[in-house]
Amino acid sequence: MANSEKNCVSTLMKGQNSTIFDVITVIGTIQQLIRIRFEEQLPRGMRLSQFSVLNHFAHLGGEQTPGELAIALRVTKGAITNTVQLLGARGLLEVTPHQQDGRSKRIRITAAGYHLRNEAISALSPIIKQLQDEFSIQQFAETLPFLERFQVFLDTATTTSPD
Amino acid sequence: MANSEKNCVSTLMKGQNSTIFDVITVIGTIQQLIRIRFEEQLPRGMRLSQFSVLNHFAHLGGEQTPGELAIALRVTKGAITNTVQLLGARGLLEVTPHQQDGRSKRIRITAAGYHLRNEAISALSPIIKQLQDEFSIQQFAETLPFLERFQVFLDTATTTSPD
DNA sequence: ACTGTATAGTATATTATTAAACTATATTAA
DNA sequence: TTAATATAGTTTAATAATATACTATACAGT
Repeated sequence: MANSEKNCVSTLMKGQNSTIFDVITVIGTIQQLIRIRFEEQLPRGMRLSQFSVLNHFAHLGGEQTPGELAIALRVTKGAITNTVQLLGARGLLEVTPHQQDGRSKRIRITAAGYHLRNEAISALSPIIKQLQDEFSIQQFAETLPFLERFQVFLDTATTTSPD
Repeated sequence: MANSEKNCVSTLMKGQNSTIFDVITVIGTIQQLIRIRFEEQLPRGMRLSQFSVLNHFAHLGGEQTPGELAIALRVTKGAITNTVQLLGARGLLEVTPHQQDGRSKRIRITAAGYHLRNEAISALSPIIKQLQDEFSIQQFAETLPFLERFQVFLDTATTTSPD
C-alpha cells in the first residue's frame, strides 16, 4: 500500500496545499451545478454558452469581433463561430463585415436578442432570489475580489514557455 | 404584481444583485481556465474528467459503483460509462461485477491508476506552487467554506416542484 | 509591386457530454 | 408465482467544444 511515491504526493496533498485543490474542486462542482440549474430554467432550450454571449453583449452594449468574443469567453474561435451562427440564425445577434478589416466581422446584439436575454434573466431570478435569501449579498461581495484575482492569475499564468 | 416583476430585471441587474451574477460569471471563467491550464500539464493527454475520476478514487480509497461516481462528479451515467471505459481500457481502473446486485458494478483504482494520478499531481505542482506564491493558503482557506455552502445550496436547490 | 508571414474567421474531424431509449436485473404486489 | 414497476448501466443520436487545417485578407521587408 505505502511506498515512496505515495509519500511524495502526501507531502503535496496532506498539508495545507490540499486547500488549493479543494477550492479548485469545489469551483468545478459549482460550475457544473450552475450549468445544470441554469439550463433547467433558461427559455427555449437556451444553452449556457448562448446565454453567456447574449449577456456579455447586454453588459457591453457595443460591438465585438468573433475573436474578441473568443478571448472574453475563453473559448476557441471555432466555438464562437458556432455559437454566433446559432444566435445569428435566430435573429438574436447581427453580424456585419468589418469596415477596416476584410477578414473580420462585427457582432452586436439585436433588440430581439436583448429581449430574450432579459427573459433569461427573469427565468433565473427565482434561483437568484433563493441565493439572496440563503446568503447575504455581502458574502458574495467579500468573495468576489479574491475570485477575480484568481481569474487574473490563471489568465496570465505561464507554466510553459510563452510563444 | 406585474409592475414589480417587470422592474425585476433592471432591479436584479443594476443593484447589488449583480454581485451574485458577477460571482457566478467569474466562477465559470475560472473553471474554464482551470480546465485549460490543467489539460496543458496533465500527462499523456489526460482529460480533466479522467483526472477527476482518478483523483476521486485516490482520495476515497475504496470502491464505488458507476452510479455513485456519477452523483459524486455531477455528470450523467452515460458520461461515467464513457470515462470509466477509457480508464479501464488503460488499466487505470478495475471494474468487477457487483456481488449483491447483478445490474451493478464495482470500480476501484489500480496501482497503475494511482501511479498515473500521482504523476498528474506532480505535473500540476508548478501551477499550484505559483498559486501558493501569489496567494496565501489562508486566502483559499477563508474562501473555501463559502464555496462549499454555495455548492450545497446548488445541490439541494429546487426551482422546479419537487417529486 | 512582390514575397513571405501574420491574422481573422470558417470548416472538418474528433472528443466529451447529454437526453432518451434500451437491456438486464431487482423489487414489489397481487 | 407471476406481473408490474423500479433501478443500474449501456447504447444511440445529437450537441458543443477542441485541435488542426484551410481560406482570405492584411501587413512588413525587400
